[in-house]
Amino acid sequence: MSDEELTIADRINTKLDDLTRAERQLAHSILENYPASGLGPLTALAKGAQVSVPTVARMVQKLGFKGYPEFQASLREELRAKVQNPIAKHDTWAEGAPSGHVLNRFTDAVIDNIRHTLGHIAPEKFDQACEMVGDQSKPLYIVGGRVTHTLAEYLFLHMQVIRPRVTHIQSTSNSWPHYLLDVSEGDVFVIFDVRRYENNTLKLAEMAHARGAKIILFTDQWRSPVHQLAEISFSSRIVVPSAWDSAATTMLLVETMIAAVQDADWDNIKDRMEGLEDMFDQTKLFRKFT
Amino acid sequence: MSDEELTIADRINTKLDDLTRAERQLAHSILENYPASGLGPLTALAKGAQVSVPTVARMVQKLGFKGYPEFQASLREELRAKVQNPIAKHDTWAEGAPSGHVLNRFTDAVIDNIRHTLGHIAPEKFDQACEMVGDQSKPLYIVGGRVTHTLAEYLFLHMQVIRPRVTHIQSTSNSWPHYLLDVSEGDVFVIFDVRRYENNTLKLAEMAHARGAKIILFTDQWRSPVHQLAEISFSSRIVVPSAWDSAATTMLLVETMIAAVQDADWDNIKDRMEGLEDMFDQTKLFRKFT
DNA sequence: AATGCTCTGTTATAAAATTTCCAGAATTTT
DNA sequence: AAAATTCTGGAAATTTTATAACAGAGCATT
Repeated sequence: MSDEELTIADRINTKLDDLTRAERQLAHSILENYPASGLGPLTALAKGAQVSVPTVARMVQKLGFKGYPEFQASLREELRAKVQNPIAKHDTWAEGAPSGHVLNRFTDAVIDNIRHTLGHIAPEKFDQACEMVGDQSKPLYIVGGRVTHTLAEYLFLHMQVIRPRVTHIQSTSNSWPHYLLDVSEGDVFVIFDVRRYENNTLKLAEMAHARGAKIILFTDQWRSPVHQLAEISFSSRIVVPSAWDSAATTMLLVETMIAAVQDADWDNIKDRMEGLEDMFDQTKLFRKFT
Repeated sequence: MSDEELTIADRINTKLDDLTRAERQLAHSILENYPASGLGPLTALAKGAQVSVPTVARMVQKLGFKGYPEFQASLREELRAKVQNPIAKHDTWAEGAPSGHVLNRFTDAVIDNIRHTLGHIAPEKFDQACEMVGDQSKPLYIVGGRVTHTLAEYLFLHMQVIRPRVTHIQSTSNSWPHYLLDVSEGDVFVIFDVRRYENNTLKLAEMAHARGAKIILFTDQWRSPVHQLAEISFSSRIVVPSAWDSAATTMLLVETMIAAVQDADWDNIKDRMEGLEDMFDQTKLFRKFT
């Protein structure tokens, strides 16, 4: 790989556009666990990618090989070179980028954040929170601040599909007090608040709490003052090599929560989702996924 | 490597004494450049080790395999497991949660997605994209769809601080054609489009492209059709154990981009950020971070 | 709605790789 | 030193694997 030799993975990526649907499907399957899958027999590769045998044969020719054996030989050669090469490539995420490249530095930090964050979460609390969020007998309010409102909205978007009676409140808007009029004992609030913590959010939390609402809080490692009012808090580590904080870890938690809530009552939710699909089909807003 | 399975190299080393001369010769040849040589055809391996074909067949049986194909399959499996674990995958992320808990399953998937995604990004392309996004002489448009608009907004929110002349367009809104009136040669578009790909987004991209705008696309592994119009595309892996796709990886890329753009012109950006801080202080929207 | 195109998978054919069998060489034992 | 045993490689047999030819399906275009 010292000189201009491209790896086969590179070649596949480059040619990706020239490939047909089945071939692309195959290409992704090869890259999925590279290079192992390409080293097996053609038949197995085809089955794994759920394409026909000739499709594989055709694609390797498109990639510039005379036939599958030649393709494999090249793959083995690449593997040999890589193993023999003493520079440990495995500690960089983006291969080809120097380890000091921002892609690697940032990714390192985020992975680290994820590790720390997950390590401090009590699974029972998480399950409990999911149950509260999924409880359709109680209205659900989702609250975000200036930056976190994107996370709040993301959660809202999905919750709206999953269940009825969901409301998204932006604490930075001045209309939020109106929403609180309807809040009663036992309602559930999911609140996002990371530094710099927002006064509005705290006020909102206080009022919701006073009305007997249960609060689930997503915050950072230093914890928003809201956490004293919260039933359950999740603190994410958010430090990255940037002037900003990272929302990636919190995003991960939110997505996990969506998945968990959904799994818990899948049979009913499926109907809702299918209904939504139908509506989208009718509006022709989306293309069919091929 | 989940249980106490030994690697094939280990097995060979253990059995080394029980092997005959020709077999030992072969064994050393296999270990010479392991595992590549064992993944080729039996004939080639025999020739490389200067032993006969049946010798190879016999030895793999001595190692406990039914035949050469089974030996190879085992070797590939070993390779797959090894490549897949740059970070120890098998310790659980949320300690105390069973490894089958959704927190761990989801996190595994996301980490895996990150690994794959970063592996396919060309650092030069990324740098180039950052430069385009940071170029203050060109207007910047950020476009998101139904789900991705949260990502778009996140990027917009930060870009707005970093530089002037940023516009956020929601492709699902019907007012977007108005924005395109002002687009001219060389303007930069950052477009988010993941499955199910949205017709509106494609239309928008086509019109922007027709007007000579440069497009940077964030999409998924199957690639939005927009990518054919795009100057630069980034494909994230987005599959998670959920009915939905994950935005976490794309979020990571977006945050990295924000950090990179910011670093590139830090001196000027710092002033802008401080100005913003002042304004927030005056509105007393935030608490001081202590 | 019909026509032409490209793409995909099934079937058939050819090639190759692996296994088996056997005879001769090498080694050990008597 | 001869005989028995084990090991080794050549060649055939068998299985597996890859390629080629073809027809039907799907898609876009007119």
